[in-house]
Amino acid sequence: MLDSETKAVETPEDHAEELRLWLRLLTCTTLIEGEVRGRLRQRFDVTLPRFDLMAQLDKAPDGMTLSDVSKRMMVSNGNVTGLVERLVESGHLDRRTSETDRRVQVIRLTKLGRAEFRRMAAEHETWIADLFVDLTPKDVRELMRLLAKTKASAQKSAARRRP
Amino acid sequence: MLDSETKAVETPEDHAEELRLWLRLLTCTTLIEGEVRGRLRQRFDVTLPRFDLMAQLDKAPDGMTLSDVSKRMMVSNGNVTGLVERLVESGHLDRRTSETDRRVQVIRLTKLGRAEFRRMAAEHETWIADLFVDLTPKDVRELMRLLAKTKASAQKSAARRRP
DNA sequence: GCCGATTTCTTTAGGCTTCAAATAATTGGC
DNA sequence: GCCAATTATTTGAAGCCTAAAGAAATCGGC
Repeated sequence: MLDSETKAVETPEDHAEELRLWLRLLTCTTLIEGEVRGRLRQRFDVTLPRFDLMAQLDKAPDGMTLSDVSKRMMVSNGNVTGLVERLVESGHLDRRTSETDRRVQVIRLTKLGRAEFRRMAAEHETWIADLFVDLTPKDVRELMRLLAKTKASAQKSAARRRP
Repeated sequence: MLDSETKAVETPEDHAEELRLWLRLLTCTTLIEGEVRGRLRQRFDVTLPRFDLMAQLDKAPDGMTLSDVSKRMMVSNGNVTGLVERLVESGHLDRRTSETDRRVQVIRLTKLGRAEFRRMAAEHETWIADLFVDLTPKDVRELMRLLAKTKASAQKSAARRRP
């Protein structure tokens, strides 16, 4: 068997397909994210990061620490500090220092915060449904599967670099 | 045929699957984007928006107007103004007012800008390949197809709201 | 109990991003 | 040629975001 027949080891590898995939993934996300951001602003005068933070807290009735939030939202600590500050200011969040560990701040939705979030979330869900409306249930399942695989692959790759 | 048997028209529609799909899409993108941003910073001390802008210009040897760039990158005009300002300042971009329409600014990569971009792009491509390495060629094709469908669906939905 | 390492959070500096309003140039109808 | 509408860009205010450095509290050996 000749070298030239063995999987083209010598040629500089062509990753154009993966690159195109990444750009398409990014385009889809940017498109949908922009649409959601605009609607949140128009309908509720709220920003996407605020909405996302409230969404995290809505799933945690007992509250979360800032670190939890920062990990879940995949943003920096400092970012969360400012975000929380503004949401406490506007009365949507309650923030208190943990009894057992005075480094830790526990934040919760206030009654107002929860009520407003639920109202927004209900409408938000219909927007998402509309944005994905042309996908069949099978498309959705298949996308879920492939994105799960993508996420796993990317996490492994990230871990290889930063073990 | 009873009403309760006809596609559950009365029940508030359940869009939980689409919501989960959106969150997974967002997670994948955030994960990869964060990884790319970090590597660009570490290896080349450049930001992702700067890289993206240079990527657009690399594909347009005759230059682009700021509006073109803003549409392609799906960001606001004001955003591009500042980005370009900094890249002109650092010698990567050349900017001139159009001869035929004095409202228009045409920007191009400088020699330095092009050289640096090519160097970064080559490495960038290997990062992307590594991030997607666990996907088979078939996975990639299938994802491309489903994301194209998603993009079309989202664009239609956006157009319905803002015709 | 003490002290170095770690964890949690804040601060700082700089850059990115949006929206809305303002500026400047062009176009089209008359 | 004139003027209203449109188009291209800039500006300003506010908020988002990161990385890195710093402050405060806790933890783990010893």
